[in-house]
Amino acid sequence: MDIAEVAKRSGLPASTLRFYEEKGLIRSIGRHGLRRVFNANVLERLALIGLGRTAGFSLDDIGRMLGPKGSPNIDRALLLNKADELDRTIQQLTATRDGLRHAAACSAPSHMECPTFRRLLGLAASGGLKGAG
Amino acid sequence: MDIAEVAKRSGLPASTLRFYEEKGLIRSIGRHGLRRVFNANVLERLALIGLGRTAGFSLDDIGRMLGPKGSPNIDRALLLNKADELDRTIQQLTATRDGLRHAAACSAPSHMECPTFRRLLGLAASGGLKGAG
DNA sequence: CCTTGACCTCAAGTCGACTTTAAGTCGTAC
DNA sequence: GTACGACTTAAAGTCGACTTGAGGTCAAGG
Repeated sequence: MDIAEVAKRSGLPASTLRFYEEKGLIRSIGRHGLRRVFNANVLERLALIGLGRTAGFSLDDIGRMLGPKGSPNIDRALLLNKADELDRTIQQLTATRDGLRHAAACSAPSHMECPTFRRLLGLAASGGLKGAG
Repeated sequence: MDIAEVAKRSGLPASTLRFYEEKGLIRSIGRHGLRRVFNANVLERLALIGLGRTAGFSLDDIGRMLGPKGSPNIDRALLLNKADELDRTIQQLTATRDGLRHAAACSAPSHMECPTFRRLLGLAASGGLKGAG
């Protein structure tokens, strides 16, 4: 497969694929002239990278976990930590979502007087979240 | 309250508070010498900003929604859209969390042969998420 | 053969949300 | 009255993950 094919199948732009290769996250199996040639299993690897990104790992983390070759260096404790972190994030996002729905529904001029909203506000606003959408 | 007090109560560094003021997200009520003086209700406003950030709004979005003064320009449809977006994000993060727990638990050398994992992989890797941890 | 357009490289630019730095001001405790 | 430390400003720097731009190569189709 050439890079355009991988781009189409993975949904990632070619520039990203080149960037990932430069970072050592994926590898091309060779060249046809100066053009990269990829093996089909790069798609699987890109899916794993996507999983890692969604989980909130940095590309460097992911590179370390996936290793230069197959899938060796997976620290199970690290994965479980991240899973717990995701649980906390999910809770926070759930509170935030409820806060938004409440704010949209409740037509009081000041939400600040509503105890429900104030409680959700505290839950949603605290904690170190990066962004989710 | 001076800026240090607001920083302590809000948990935000003074530099962030100055930055927010420059962006028009908060306002100081005056100066004592050259030092800013804040009204206590800035804390409430900061909590709202935190809610917005957690929900994934940009600071510019938040500035528009909160308006220069109290809390006028709230577009309910926008809030509901964001709530729906959060629902999708929550689903994706839930799938990702399950994927991580599966990967940590299952000791098979290749997760790729496990249909459960492959399914979660697809769910978790697709879609445009920014990061969550 | 020759054009064309998809691919290439490398360096620099972008984006959002802050943080850091350098140089300066000033209220307060001694 | 003076030293100190907390505050001030404006501008520049940071971080991660890419994207963009300029200038070049080359495989394939006509």
